[in-house]
Amino acid sequence: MHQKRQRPTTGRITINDVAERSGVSIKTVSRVLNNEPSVRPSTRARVEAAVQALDYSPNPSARGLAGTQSRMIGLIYENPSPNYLFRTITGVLEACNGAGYALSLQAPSPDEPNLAESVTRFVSQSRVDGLLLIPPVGDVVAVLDALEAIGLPYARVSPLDGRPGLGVSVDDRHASAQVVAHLTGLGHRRIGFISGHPEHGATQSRLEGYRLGLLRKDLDFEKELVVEGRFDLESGRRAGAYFLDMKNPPTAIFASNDEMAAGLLQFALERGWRIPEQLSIAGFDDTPLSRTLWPPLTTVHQPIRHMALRATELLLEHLDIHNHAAGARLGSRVEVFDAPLVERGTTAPPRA
Amino acid sequence: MHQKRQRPTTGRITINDVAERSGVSIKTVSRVLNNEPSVRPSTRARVEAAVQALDYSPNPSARGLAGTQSRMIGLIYENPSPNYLFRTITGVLEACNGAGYALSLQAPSPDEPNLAESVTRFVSQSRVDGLLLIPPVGDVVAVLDALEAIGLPYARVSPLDGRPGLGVSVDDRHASAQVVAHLTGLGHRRIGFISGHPEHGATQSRLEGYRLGLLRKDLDFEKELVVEGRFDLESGRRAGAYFLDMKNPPTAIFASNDEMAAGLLQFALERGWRIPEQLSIAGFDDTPLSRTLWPPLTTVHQPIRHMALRATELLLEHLDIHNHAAGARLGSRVEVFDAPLVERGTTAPPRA
DNA sequence: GAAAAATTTGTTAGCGCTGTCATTTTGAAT
DNA sequence: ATTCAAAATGACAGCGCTAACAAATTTTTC
Repeated sequence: MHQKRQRPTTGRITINDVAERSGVSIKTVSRVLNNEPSVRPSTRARVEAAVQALDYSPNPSARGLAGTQSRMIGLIYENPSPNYLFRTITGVLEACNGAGYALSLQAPSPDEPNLAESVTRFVSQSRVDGLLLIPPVGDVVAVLDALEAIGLPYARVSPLDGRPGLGVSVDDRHASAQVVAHLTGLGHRRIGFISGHPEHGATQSRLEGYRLGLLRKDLDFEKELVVEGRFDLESGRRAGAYFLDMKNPPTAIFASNDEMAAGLLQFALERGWRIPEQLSIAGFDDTPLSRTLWPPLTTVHQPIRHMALRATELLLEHLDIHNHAAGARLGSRVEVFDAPLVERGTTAPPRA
Repeated sequence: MHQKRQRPTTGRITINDVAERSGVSIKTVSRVLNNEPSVRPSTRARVEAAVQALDYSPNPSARGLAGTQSRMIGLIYENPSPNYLFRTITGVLEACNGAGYALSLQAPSPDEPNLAESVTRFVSQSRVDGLLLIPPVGDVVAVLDALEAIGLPYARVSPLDGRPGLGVSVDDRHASAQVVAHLTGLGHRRIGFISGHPEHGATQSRLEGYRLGLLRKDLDFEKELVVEGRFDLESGRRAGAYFLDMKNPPTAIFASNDEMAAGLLQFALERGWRIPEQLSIAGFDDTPLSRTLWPPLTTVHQPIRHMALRATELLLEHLDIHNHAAGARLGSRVEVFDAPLVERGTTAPPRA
């Protein structure tokens, strides 16, 4: 029935078909595909028409094999909150789609103790052109060192250290101070603070912001008004137990993330407190949670999606510029985003 | 300084190096790498040792170009809840890591109206071996038709139709009936129901389960006790407004997802109702939300991570078996998972 | 112990593209 | 016109691997 055909092992359209149809060599087609200069506009148009007509799209494997790029970037994550990851991915994909890159996702398996090794393995197995690092992976020095040893470009979201490289971050300190300003503006003078996980980087700067906010209003920093949490619900509840049982409890409590604020709120409601009348609560991050709680939470909005988008753009820009020079030093560029306060229902003036 | 070397354009180790070191041909190395049979155990061992020693990992691009597989699967999503996506990805990656596959993520851009076209483009640009489809993408017939036309294998999570193919699902109907059984067991006889988005597939089966549950206790299905929601917080609040204002409100309300339950809870608390004393509430999905709310929500646990893991395994199994036959018909196999009831704090006996 | 069958291994030709370098064409400068 | 540089295009060799087939080796059979 079927005659054994000569060439076409795959039915797919190749660069040859495009070249033939537009009457140029495959190399010229390749030039057009890669936006190389020195192609006459008229030929470029002809080639593009052929591409269009044949609905051709280049084979990434062939490109990857012949060239130096794979047009794929990787995102490695470890224990993020679902919301954080979701917003990040959304932003990354926006940037990727715009630039014709694909996204490969990877999470180190929990039984792999050495993160740097995991990352290296992932990179060597998947041959991504670059990596996007989000906390806490982006804060592990060993990982960064390993990547630089290999010469793989990366960009970081919310880097903590001053290490040079590509990245985006938010001014946690400033935003925290704003929260305190909001609270003092309402009339609060006794403001509790729930700090975060000591190993998480934002913890320190948010605490600093809290102190800064107090300082600006000439309020004393009182050690007993600060509790260390773990960025989770439970530690918010524990902090609640601590604060609400004080002989002279604060009139407002600033939890340095939403989860802990939720725990605190939950605990206070359970105890029969009325929020925000008897106690103002503020959070940080503006996760969807903050709108789901009742009353909805006053918090700081983190432009996570946008940050991820921008970080990806920085990375891709770098890749496009240095697509030939493999080990090109990453320029250093960190963009800082605003994290605005969102006033909702958990903050109000203290009872007179 | 540097002498121009002969061959090594990339510093990377190739199959040739492994072949040389183990004293066999590259084809034999290839056989070992791909777990092909008819390699003598002793040679296999020798090759594996060399692989190990050289820390070699095959170039995916070369494999993809030469062979018929890319060892990459794609996951396409559209408007999932962050939690759903997160748990899904976790499961998918577990399966991928175990099998040496990579995961490429893609979301159709919102300004692309034709989903089937988006999917086709993604597939042809990324050359994935197979696709994992989650709701609602997996329910779009045009997408499935397009994939079958191309001959790309896929597996679905929670397929609604009876279309043959690979998939995993949960018995929504049974689980819903269980919720009703729980409520009636507590003594409730007047049970409200908030159904879901009419276009979302689970909606119908959860409603059926509700009816079934009533039937089993010889309770009448009353139309006025069913409200149509949209699976979001706001519709839960609206449903709350409806139910709480009834002359004879139900003593228990079953919301067919957690978000709506949260909205209802929020609204009821706002109105000053005491939960669960005055009103029992049950949800569906067991999102983290359900533990964050106060009181914590009684709900149905969906084993999303596990389902995604299993769906991926089914897909990969298929790929491994049919890795040569491109258009091999997908076998039909749908595994059904249990969705157990989780009793927490929002359900209690009605007031006497 | 030779022939036949089964098993294991090797040889070679691409897969579809990009990089290198050679060649042709074009435009500017005599 | 003629020369020459610059711009545009093309020819061709791989990139590292797998598929198809060929060859060598081992095992089985009588």
